[in-house]
Amino acid sequence: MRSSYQDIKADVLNRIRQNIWPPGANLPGEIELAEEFGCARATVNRAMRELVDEGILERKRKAGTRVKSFPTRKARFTIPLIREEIESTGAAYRYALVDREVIAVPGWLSAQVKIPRNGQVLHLRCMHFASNKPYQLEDRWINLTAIPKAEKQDFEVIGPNEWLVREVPFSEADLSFSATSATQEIADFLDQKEGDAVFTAERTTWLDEDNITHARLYFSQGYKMTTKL
Amino acid sequence: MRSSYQDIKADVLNRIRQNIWPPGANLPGEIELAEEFGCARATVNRAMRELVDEGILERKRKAGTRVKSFPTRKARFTIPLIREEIESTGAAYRYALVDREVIAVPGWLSAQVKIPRNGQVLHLRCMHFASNKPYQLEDRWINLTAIPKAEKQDFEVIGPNEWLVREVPFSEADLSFSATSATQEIADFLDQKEGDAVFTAERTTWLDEDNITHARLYFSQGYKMTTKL
DNA sequence: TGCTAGAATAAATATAGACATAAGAAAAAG
DNA sequence: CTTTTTCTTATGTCTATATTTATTCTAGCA
Repeated sequence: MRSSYQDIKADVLNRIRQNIWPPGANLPGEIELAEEFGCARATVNRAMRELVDEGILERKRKAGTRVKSFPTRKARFTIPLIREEIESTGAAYRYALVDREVIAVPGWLSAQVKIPRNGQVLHLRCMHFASNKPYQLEDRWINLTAIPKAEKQDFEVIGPNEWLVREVPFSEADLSFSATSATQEIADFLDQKEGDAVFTAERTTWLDEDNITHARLYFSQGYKMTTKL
Repeated sequence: MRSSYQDIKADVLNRIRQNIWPPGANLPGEIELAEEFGCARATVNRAMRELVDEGILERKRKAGTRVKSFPTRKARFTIPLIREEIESTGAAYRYALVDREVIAVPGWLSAQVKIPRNGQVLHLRCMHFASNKPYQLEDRWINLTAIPKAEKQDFEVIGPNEWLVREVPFSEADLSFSATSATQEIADFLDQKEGDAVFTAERTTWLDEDNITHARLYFSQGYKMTTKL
């Protein structure tokens, strides 16, 4: 019958959909399934591992494999470069630096992230436009203790996000999304009214133990982050 | 040296961080790496596949493996059951059905999703509370043509999300997140003011070709969706 | 009864070898 | 010189087998 791991995945999913294996059900062991599908155990194993990864199954050694009773699936978002995100819609991308300053770490930032108390940060504000309409306001702090070479960049032509992604590798990042009310200032930048709902992303990036950068991204009205799962 | 696939992943990541393999660089073939790490090709292969999955590497047959020049990493969100999400914070979860009606498919909905024009839908509005404070307003439509048994459920005790997740398997779902302004009605439910920024999730769920359900979830002020990557 | 040490088991990982497949590179044909 | 065909190569997948590890189960002991 020669089943590939993809066939097996599809087959298992079908059986779950048809309630042959209802939520919570224990499914046969790998050896048994391998015999049924006429393939090696490793092939079954790969199929199962991927289904675990997708949040469909649970596995425990000795206990076996079961269908998750509450299948909390996992959504994946690709965090794209803004330029690519905009250009993929067919719109023209334009970048502009609003202001740039080197300052001592503000208190709220040093509290939130591990930057030496007397360290310096590069604070940037930038606008990203799609076909000349405001798309995103980027409010970014770069830790100059960790990335001293950032001070030499003027960021007039290339945005900090793009520069960082290309120049500075990172190990971890925290991301959060929320809805905030536009302050007068933010509203001005985004061409909206004060108090308007703004989709806001916050991102902190680390290289091992060092905080590299922190950014707040304010998206203009109508922005939707979408995915499939 | 006996390396596991996890060691190899870590090692490759380190070399990328140390700019031994800068963005865009071609890395050695699997056989070569297997020799270097003193392991089988399959082990290297698994490490590499996972790094591709995480958005660090790109691979092409014949062309080989390279470090992505713009490493757009992939964030993963686990979409939890609200009850679990709330209980995990230590708060008490409470559910309440606000209203329930069986109606003909509204125009905007039938346009958006594939439901027969004269089909019926079950429209529900529910509240989810965390320690008696409003947490989420759920505005849900269930396609009764696809899921007739939903009509027999009263949804007084168990929420539609929880019921659907347990009773109805699905194949695909579209998800989107945005920031919207609270209407007077939504504000009342969430104990906020009209015009406040509301984090909104919209979800459409499919089983093969049939639309099963569509939901809009309005989160109360201060909600943040977070993840690591 | 309750606890613990050990046996049993299923998944997790690793290996060497094989064939399949996509796509770049080189050779042949026009 | 361009197009087409063939060759080559690196990854993709699969197999059969072995070892390791986390857990459950059980039997023996206090």
